[in-house]
Amino acid sequence: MHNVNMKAEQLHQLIWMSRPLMQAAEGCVENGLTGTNLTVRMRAVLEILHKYGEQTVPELAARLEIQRQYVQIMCNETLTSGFIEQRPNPRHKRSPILTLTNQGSALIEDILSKEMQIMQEMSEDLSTEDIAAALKVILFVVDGLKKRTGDRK
Amino acid sequence: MHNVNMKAEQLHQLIWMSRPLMQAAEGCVENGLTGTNLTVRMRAVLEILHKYGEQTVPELAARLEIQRQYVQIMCNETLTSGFIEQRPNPRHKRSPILTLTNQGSALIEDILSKEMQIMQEMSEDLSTEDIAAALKVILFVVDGLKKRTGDRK
DNA sequence: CCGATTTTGACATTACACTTGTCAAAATGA
DNA sequence: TCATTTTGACAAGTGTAATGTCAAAATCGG
Repeated sequence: MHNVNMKAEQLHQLIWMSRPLMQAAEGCVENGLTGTNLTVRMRAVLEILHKYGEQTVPELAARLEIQRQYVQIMCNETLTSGFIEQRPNPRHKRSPILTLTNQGSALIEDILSKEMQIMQEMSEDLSTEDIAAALKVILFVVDGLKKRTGDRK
Repeated sequence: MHNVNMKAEQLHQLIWMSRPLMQAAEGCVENGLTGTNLTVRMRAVLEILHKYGEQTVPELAARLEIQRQYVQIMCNETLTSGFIEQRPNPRHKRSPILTLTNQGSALIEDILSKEMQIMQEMSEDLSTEDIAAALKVILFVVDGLKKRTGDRK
């Protein structure tokens, strides 16, 4: 009984830490972005291109779960900056494939390696089991909350 | 060696789940707010007043970590709705103390109990240890990220 | 007690990160 | 082939704030 309430309350507390977590994360990432004229969102585009390979704007939008129109704007800016470039799309004449340029590739790798260094520093004080458990809980909770939101609709 | 990288990568993944987590959380909370003409942020004001007791706008702003000017606007709206009311502040003539009205008190208690029900449902599939570990990791990470952001400044 | 500094509410302006809507060209599917 | 869908471009709007300023009031150092 008590146990049930404690679990629920801890979960509640955990969930309401998501905003501070996000703000802290974005603040920290932004820090590592000074001098690159990238925004956190543009960094995310580069990361996805780096992780999943070249793709079109609509594909990127689906992965980022934001409207394609806005991703388009972000990508156009990133194109101007020279971190990504367009390649003709054999499957769709109007929708070019976006690829990292050498410059963009080097930049995102540099950014990610610096971020990973911070992750390693922090993970020194945490056990493998705790980190794994935390990730598991968060994935489960995101899923559960999404399901329960869809309900009403 | 490998272990170190795995921990870091899991931590990285966990941190980047913070935005989906927050969106899912706010979406779900918003769901429970339909018909109350409360926003998620106004709900947070009521929750703090419920949890920590009556206080002034600047105190609330500090706890919410957003600018007092905006909290002021939120509170004025909430005042209009009748969920909170002003009480003269003996310590400061210009800064009244905000208290929950009976209506506001009943509302936030109702909202919280419904939210807790969802938490209990979800926590059934998670162990006490995992939840505790997750909360611990998140608190630690938020703290660590904040420290590392302050660094540069 | 007094003058300087700080706090506070009110108001105005601006910024950012999106969403929503529309259009026409192009692609796709029946 | 013709209706529907996808896509980039462009325009406008929205929510959630930050930032700046002012005057009244409060606090603090001497």
